[in-house]
Amino acid sequence: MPSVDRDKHAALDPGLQHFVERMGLLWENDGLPRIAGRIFGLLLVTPGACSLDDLAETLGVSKASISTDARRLEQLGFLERTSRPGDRRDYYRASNDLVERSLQIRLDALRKVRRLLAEAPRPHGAPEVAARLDDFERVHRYAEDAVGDVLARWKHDAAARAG
Amino acid sequence: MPSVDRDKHAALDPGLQHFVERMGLLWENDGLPRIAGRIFGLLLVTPGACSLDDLAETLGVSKASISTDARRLEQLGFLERTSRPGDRRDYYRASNDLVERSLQIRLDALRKVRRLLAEAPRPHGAPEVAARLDDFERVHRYAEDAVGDVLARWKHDAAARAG
DNA sequence: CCCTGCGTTCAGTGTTGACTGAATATACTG
DNA sequence: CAGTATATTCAGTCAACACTGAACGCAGGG
Repeated sequence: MPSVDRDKHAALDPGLQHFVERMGLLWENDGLPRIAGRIFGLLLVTPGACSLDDLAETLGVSKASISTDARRLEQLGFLERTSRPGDRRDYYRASNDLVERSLQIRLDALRKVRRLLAEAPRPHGAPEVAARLDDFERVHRYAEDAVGDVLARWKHDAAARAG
Repeated sequence: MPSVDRDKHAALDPGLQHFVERMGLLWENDGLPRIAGRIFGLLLVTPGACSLDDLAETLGVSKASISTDARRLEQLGFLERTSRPGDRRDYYRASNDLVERSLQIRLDALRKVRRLLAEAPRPHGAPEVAARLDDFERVHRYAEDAVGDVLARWKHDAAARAG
């Protein structure tokens, strides 16, 4: 086997280890499995791709968790699954659309709240309630537009860089 | 008892009930207690303030949950606690700083991720990893600035409206 | 064919945390 | 001080879910 992917089984540099761990906690706070966050963090700082066994060994968790969480991350658009000729293993690497996908998720969160506020019935005879809902909805729209602009600009720049 | 706060114990309008329920689910998806989301949703569409008993009865949950979650919401800046002369009960109402506080929470989330990315060690001999981390960090900063601008503008407008 | 190396799935375990009713604390009223 | 109305806290229950080891499925290679 060529030595391109050696060191995948080596213990992590302490700094990287700390980063991976903090990423796991960050995701856990957002209600997602901590292992998913650690996988993501590890692949963020890993050039190239890792097999499931690489991830399981480096993170010290079961292959079952790696399998399910890596697929979940792929579903969310954070990872991409690749393969190599003459190798039956699956390899995961950080998605190329990482930035876009992250912003898109923030956008979706903002839109969900705005939609809910927009559809909220305005109680009769309570203009202050209606005003509050309107204000709240409006600021969400502003934030949505602002983040949307960032996303559009980023996509434009990326296209310019690639084309 | 004066009739100012009558109807606080009445069953909710179906449309409002639906809104409150959806708000609860939205908060639950964000990893927060569903009851907290329902309290917040209810007070969003309620003019004036509600006592703990009002909230418990209208939402059909225990007073214990109302007590803890309402205080949590107050800690987060979503609710304000008020009192009335000659009435020993606590009353909660939607905070006046609602909009600012919501944006601020989004900002904090963005900043936490950006900080983590900024502090991530760049592995030696892997320029593509460093570039990825830099890009990711940069776009978070852009989003942070964009939302920060929305917040600043909103505050400015609110000051103009009040002053 | 079996054997081996993968990925996935499944049943089980432990933990976390929301939610509750009851107990407790606290403050006001007579 | 006794009595009452409020809020908080506490111990317990329950459900959800992350995580695991083991079983299973599936493909190639001898």
